Amino acid sequence: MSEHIPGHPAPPPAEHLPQVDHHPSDNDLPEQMRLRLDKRARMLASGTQPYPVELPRTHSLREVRESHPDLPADTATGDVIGVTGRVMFLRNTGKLCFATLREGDGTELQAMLSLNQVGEAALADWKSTVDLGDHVFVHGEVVTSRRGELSVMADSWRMASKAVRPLPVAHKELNEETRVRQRYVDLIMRPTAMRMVRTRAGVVRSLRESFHRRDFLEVETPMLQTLQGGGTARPFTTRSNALGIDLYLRIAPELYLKRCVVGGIERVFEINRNFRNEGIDSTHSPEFAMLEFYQAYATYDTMATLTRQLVQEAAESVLGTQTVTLDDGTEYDISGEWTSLTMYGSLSEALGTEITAETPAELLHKHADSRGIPADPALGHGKLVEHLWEHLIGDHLYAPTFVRDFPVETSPLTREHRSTSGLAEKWDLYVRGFELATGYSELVDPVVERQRLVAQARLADAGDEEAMPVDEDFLRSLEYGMPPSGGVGMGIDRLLMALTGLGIRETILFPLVRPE
RNA sequence: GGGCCGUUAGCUCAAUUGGUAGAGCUGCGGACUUUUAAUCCGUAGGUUCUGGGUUCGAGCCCCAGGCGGCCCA
Repeated sequence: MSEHIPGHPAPPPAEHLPQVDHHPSDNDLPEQMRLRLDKRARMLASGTQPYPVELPRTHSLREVRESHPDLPADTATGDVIGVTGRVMFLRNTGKLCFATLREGDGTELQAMLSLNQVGEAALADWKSTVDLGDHVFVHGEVVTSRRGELSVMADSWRMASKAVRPLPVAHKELNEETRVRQRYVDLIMRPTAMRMVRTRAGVVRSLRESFHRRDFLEVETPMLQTLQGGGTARPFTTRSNALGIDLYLRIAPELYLKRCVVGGIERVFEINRNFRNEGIDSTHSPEFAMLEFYQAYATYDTMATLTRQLVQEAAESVLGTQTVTLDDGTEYDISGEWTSLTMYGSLSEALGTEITAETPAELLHKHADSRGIPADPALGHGKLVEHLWEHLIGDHLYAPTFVRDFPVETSPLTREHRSTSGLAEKWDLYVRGFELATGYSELVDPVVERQRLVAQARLADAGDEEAMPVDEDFLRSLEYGMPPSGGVGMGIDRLLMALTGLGIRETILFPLVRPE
């Protein structure tokens, strides 16, 4: 990777790089690191490589395990192999040493070093140089110990990579901050962390396969945008030196994916990162992976069914079942049809009185007061209805539930309901008290869309940092005619949360944290 | 943005009213040829997050700040 990439400045020549000794052998370092650094130095001084470029590995630990199932105790197989792994446990005795080696997928294999097999010098070297956390290579015969543990009985060993920093203690949970800031340690120490990486990869792969089976095309649309659009959120800003203009990191790909539909990509999806310059908590990350998909000649009903199938297929793919078992042990079933309710209907029921799109905001504020729900007095009808609904119903929805038909005024890119004025053909999918996805019958009338965007732009001019400006190019695309379409956005991180019961910072390998 | 809680050894945590900063694991030295959180004997390891203040004396009290968590907006 040292090649010069065209169009980018060349790195400075190596001889001009400052020579920095990151590990001066002074007393600033903890004793355990000094000892390990000393071992590394001693190896180099004696002509032994602490970081060899290549090792004669013949099998993965998994392969050894799989090819030697169910051996009785105290068996010698005659199979001679070379394996590598990180030392996770050490049990050194006088003339027989045991080590547990582990490789990346979590497979472990025991290494045994006995005086009469490996010899006095190699055994002494092992005891004086190998620490917990080191990667080692062990060559020898596949055997089982007297206790029946599958092992490699060493006839020789080599250091594969000397760890100069000690691992945390294996038997106590690392605190959450360290787990997030040093995810590499978390991955080494905590199987749940590694499992999440695999689950996440499996979910994303399942989504792609589900789409490909249904003839959707995957596209990648701009993450650097000249206009903020596609949702209501505060964006991050950056700057292009070449163009001399400010740019936004996208808050949503929506307006570009609709351009795709206009252009004739009638089934289109994108899985990529969105950025929102907002609060950070257990369900919000400033950068998060988003799935959006659009289908021509589909409605929000079509899209609800497809969304349900995507989630069910993902669960089936990574869990092997549609009964989800969360991290805390609770189970819930996501198979079959999902509950569907309407926003106004369920809110009316919760308040014990009929709420419609015509209910004045003042009356809604009175309901909020009487229920002890704090509400900004400036909230209008639409935002207030959603606010009340979230507190009274949304927060408590556990099993997957579609809530349908939102106030039209808070859904500027959504088609008005076909039969009830004041409502929009929009649903939110709630799972475990949070919003997992949102779906629409998309607004495709360029004249109405312009009216909505102009209204948004007035809000933006008035200081609403979440409101979007008029995107003339987007409107121009609609003027060429967009087929009636359904669209959905679903948070990938939240899908992982729903399928595992873990917090968003557990689902993201390297979540944004304040610098140390 | 506001409130509350936390921050002590490599890791996880104690420390009574303000009175010599401790434990387990890890580490180091030793014993042990069947261990697997090995065991046994011995032992080391600290800028108590940072900076001020009060006090004869501060991990503890006061002020300001950093970082983190939870709740609220």
